[in-house]
Amino acid sequence: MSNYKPSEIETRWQKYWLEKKTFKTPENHDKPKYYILDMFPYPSGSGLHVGHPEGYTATDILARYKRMKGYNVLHPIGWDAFGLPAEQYAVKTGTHPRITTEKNIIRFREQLQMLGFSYDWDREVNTTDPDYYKWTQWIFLKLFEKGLAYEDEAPVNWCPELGTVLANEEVIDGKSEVGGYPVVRRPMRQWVLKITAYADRLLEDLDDLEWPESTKEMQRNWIGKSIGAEIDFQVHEHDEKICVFTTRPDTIFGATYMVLAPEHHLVDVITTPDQKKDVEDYKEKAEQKSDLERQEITKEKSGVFTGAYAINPANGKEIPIWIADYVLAHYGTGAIMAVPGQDERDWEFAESFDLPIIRTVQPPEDFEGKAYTLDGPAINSDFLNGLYITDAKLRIIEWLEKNGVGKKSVNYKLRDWLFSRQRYWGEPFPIIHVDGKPKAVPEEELPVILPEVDHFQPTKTGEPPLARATEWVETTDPETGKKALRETNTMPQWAGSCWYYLRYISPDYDGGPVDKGEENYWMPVDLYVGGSEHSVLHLLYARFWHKVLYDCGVVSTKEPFQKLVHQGMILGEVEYTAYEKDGKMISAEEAAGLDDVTRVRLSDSDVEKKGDRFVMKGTQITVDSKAHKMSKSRGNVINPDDVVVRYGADSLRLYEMFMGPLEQVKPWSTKGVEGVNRFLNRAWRLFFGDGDEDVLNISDTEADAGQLKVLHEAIKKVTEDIENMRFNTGISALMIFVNEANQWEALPRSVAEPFVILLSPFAPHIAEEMWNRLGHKETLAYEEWPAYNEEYLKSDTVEYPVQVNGKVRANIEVPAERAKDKDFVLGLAKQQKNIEKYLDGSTIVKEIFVPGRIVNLVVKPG
RNA sequence: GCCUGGGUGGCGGAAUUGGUAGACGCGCCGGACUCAAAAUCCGGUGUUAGCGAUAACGUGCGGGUUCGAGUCCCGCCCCAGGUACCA
Repeated sequence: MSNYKPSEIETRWQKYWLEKKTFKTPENHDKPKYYILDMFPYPSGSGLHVGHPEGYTATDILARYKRMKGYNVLHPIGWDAFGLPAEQYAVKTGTHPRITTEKNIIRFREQLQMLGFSYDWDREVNTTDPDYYKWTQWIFLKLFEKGLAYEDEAPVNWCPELGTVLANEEVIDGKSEVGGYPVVRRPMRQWVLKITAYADRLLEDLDDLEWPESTKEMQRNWIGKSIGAEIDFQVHEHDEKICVFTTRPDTIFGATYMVLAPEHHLVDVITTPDQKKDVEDYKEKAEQKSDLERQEITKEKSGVFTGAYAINPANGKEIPIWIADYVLAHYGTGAIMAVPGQDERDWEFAESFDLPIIRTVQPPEDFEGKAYTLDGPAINSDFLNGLYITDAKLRIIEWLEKNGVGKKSVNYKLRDWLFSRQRYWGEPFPIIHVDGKPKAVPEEELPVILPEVDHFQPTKTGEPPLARATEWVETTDPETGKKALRETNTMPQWAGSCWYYLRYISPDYDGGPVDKGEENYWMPVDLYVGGSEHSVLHLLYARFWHKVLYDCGVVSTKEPFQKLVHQGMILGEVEYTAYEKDGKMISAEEAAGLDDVTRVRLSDSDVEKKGDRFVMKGTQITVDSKAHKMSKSRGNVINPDDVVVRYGADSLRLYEMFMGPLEQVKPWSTKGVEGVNRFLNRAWRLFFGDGDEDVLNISDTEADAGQLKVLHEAIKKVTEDIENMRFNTGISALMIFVNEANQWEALPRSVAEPFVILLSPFAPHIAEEMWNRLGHKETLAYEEWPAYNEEYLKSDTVEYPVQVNGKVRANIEVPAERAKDKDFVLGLAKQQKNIEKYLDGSTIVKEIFVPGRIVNLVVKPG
């Protein structure tokens, strides 16, 4: 065999790595460690898509690189295997989710191994494995002990027709995704985790993380900390007080009315008899609107007067109390003091209902808007007049506290985490109910095994599927011997993924979720790579659990993931779409607003660029050119298996890294895969020629200066690019090496071997094969990474572009030893024919000389 | 609306952070090999003008700073993702 045959060499090396356990994590702690983690996949029925290998290749390159740099590397993978699709499939077909899940895991594992990732397969974790979820339950008990898990009534999406609770994503326009049946909000007993208790720490500790700024910002917004004050407003002729939260207590003199959320508990108490009907009607309407609907209507504000008045504590004035759905029941206190002068929403409402508006901050003279929300001196505000916002706030809070009508207060957008699901395929809660009260299952009894049930739907009464396992549900309290009922809710999919990175560290440890000694060595995760769709929820929940475990002494770091990178989505191939209406082709702009147009898919040979648009060849008819998300319905899904069969795993890996920066969204191009495949073929021929016989085109001659320069340039570039995760330019450096080396008479071994090492993280199979054919008997996975020598990078001459008035007019070559000699270089520059031309009849007013970079002569006519 | 990215050849993308814009790959054009094709190899390829040396223009748009701007500053436009009555 002499031609490059990926299918042969790839299977051979994959087998070698598995059998020899090449990538087994070292057990000693004698070297620096590097923990590199992928977001583990949900093993879906459709297998791997091309998005998975993108992030996984990036981490694999780093893992292989770090091993060769002398690190102990922990690079594991596992399965986030609880989840809805397997359960839905079970409901439909009766197949136990365990069966489906096992089958899918086998497929995923094969696919990942087929791509040559250097995972330690002895550390696989599976969230559905009782040995794993034992510790998920254990962590839940910690939360429960600390009072961070509590029961509450919370509304769920209940679909009476399907007899089941639906996740938000299963509800479309108030109807079930499956079948289109109506969905209603119905309160149910739920488990809730008190993540809000950690809000401040989750916010503050973001600062020290090497995460994308956008992700940190999203988490900050999600937590939504705002500092302000709570103020009590006495209801006129009632004993009740209404407490409001405001970030602008300084505007209190401009509070001309109050608004309660329709759900506010005081609404019924304070509403006057003659307003009762209006208020009831409004409440009913608001109730019927879904959350989405209430959010959509941003323009027209609606509301009703309750008939009651409150006393503004700052000036003793009576102000009307309204209810309106622009005030949200679950934020702040569910009630606001409305200050239309300084708040756009309040201004709109005041205008609609003819309520008074008082400005309490002086807007600038040229201000033409309505509400003025920026800084300025206070007006119409008694003792605050003249103070700017910051000072006015301090002053009024002091006053409120002194008079006992308010205090400084902090509020968060973050809400407690609804932690239970009415599902089968999830972790059972380690909770029993004795005399109607929840009680922890003793630690020794963990895991609470997911029971078998006859069907996977909820019961007729709407209880979760686990309620069907009556023998399991009806138990006794081991402590008192009393009758007890097991919790029948299950945990959400997030639970297993909240701590899996810890289990990899000591997957078989049975003294706790993680072995303390190992944890000390391996944590934190040095690099975590995964999709940006997990920017908020998964990453926030995992951070929350980690902090709880930190408080319990289970982990030693405050944060789990030191550095985070999101890979960008891979789109389908670029598509050109033309539009046809009534048998005539029309331009894309024209077609935009019309519905009865036919889309025509064009190939790239049918279109050409005209200006900044594409048109149909030879016409003025513009077409759309766009890469779309891959989707089954569009038929543009690229299957990694097919790519591997045609071009090999090394080509797939290389292409996905070569497409562009890792973080960026980028369109797929099969031609591009062919390009990198050609590169691997060229590299192969460089070593082994293209004849039929087995030859090795390697010489044992010494490398000359030119060859060393080419090699060390590659070493430098590839090393720096891997360190900075700029894989696309690193690969380009490898290509440059091969292009250069192809022109050499002979390839010295001393140059060939370091090149193979450089190539190996990207294309490990071909590199192992080359290494082997170079006569090495062992894997190259632990060879030393080559270092570059600055000496070899120097060249004999330095090239200077010569500019006149900032425009390049000539290039000169200067011997390296005189390159920093300003007079010499300038002298030479001025002698150039094309430069003389520009100097002639002009005077040089300035000479710029940047050593090793550029010469610029600034001239003036005359 | 707000937040975060981003706009560079026919396409994906480079550019040492203020110093020759377009590395590398794709595509395209020409040539070699072949009866032919594929594969492979060699050469060319930002646009315009010119046989050419060369020149003008060129990094979303309009200004500015600088000897010099894709890179810095001011004002816009467009695209992608996220978020949304959060008081």
